[in-house]
Amino acid sequence: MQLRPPRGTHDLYGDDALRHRHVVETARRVVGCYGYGEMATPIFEFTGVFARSLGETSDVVSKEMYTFTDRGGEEVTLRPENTASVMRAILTGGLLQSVPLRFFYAGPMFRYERPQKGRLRQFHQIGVELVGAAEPFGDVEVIACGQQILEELGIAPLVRLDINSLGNPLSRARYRDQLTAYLARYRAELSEDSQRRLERNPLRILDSKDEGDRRIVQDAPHLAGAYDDESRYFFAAVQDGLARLGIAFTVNPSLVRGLDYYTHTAFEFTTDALGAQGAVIAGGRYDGLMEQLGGPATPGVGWAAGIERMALLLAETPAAPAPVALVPIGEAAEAEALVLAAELRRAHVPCDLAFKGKTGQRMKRADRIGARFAVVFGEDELQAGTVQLKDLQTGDQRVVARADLRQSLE
RNA sequence: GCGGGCGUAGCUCAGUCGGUUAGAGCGCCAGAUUGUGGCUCUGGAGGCCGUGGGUUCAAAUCCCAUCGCUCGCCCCA
Repeated sequence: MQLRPPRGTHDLYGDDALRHRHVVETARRVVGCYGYGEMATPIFEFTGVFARSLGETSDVVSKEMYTFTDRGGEEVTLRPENTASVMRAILTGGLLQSVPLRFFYAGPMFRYERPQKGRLRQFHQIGVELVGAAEPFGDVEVIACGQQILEELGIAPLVRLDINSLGNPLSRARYRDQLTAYLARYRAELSEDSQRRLERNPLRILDSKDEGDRRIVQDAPHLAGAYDDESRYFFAAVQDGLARLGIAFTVNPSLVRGLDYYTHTAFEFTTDALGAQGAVIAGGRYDGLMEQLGGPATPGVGWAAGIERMALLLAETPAAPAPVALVPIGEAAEAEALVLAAELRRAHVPCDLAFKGKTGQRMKRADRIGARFAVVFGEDELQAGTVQLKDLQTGDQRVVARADLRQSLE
């Protein structure tokens, strides 16, 4: 095999494409009920958009971005996630005049990573952003929306919801200091990875998988202990809202965010059905982001979800709509079939017409493509202005006036 | 970036101790069936055995390298 797509990318067709589309269409339908309008941003941006929003030290920025200089000498980057782009677009378009804003997106993202199950270099995400809403009900709305999508996809039973709060920026900073001071005492005992994390992202050590790290973390100061009144109130209100909606969740104190701009609520819908890549939907509140991009202080909350990961969880491939197969016999009928197919298609009846083949072959094809009906007609039927309508499931066949064909197909 | 597993037909796989022309099932194409699918039967197409080198009289099989895929770590959707 010589011609391959680049590592970590996939061609999407057949069942994969049907599953992919089903996820996106289900999400699109659900978010519409919450008032989210669709936004499509460019798949590349000036590198600064991501570097500023994600933080220079994050793994995504430091080693996972597809960055290049274009022919005009601009530094651009294929988007590794879409939140930063949406915020940029909101600033670009002057949309903050009319907050709150609700946006939904779907499309490809790019990260230079070592691929594994549920992890690709080009992958696809859907996501929502609620911008300009500082209230805990915003967090609740966004989580409820994600929950509903999982339910309508039928994968909610495979997924659990964990939530946590990082507190407001003041609380978060205070906790970071406390934790760093505590962990610094055990620096030598920490795993190699965590020693590195201690410098760059100490909160991440809380959910380390290393045994030794876990023992040390057990006695670390708790995030909740650093909350001030506002942080405490906010988190309680989010939990209260979720409880009112009957959305089950677990408070997971070790759930933290790798990206710098998150405050208050962090949440994750995870599954253990996908190996090491458990996160299906992940999100949180990012009140600091807009400022980091150079805009006015603006609260926001949202999430992103991996389309491939959700598609993998679907119990079965959704069926494509069953077409009607036209089976003309003879040249005159073939010519007429062309016209009949056009009529049906204009009436939005999916319709298959093979370019060649004997009757038996055409019937075989009708069967193979999953047609519900075959419409068979030759000289006799042309003369009579009728067609033979055959139900391919039951095998029943009856004569139908051509003028009545469309109704008979229902 | 680090570690493990695996590369034989479109797909799933078999291939003994290294031994003749590399096999099966499914799928595909055609015929049996000139106006009717599914079932059955018959035939056919389809292989750089991932690639390169080595050992050997002889390599799909053993050795080395390389590429690819895959699973895990890191990180994350």
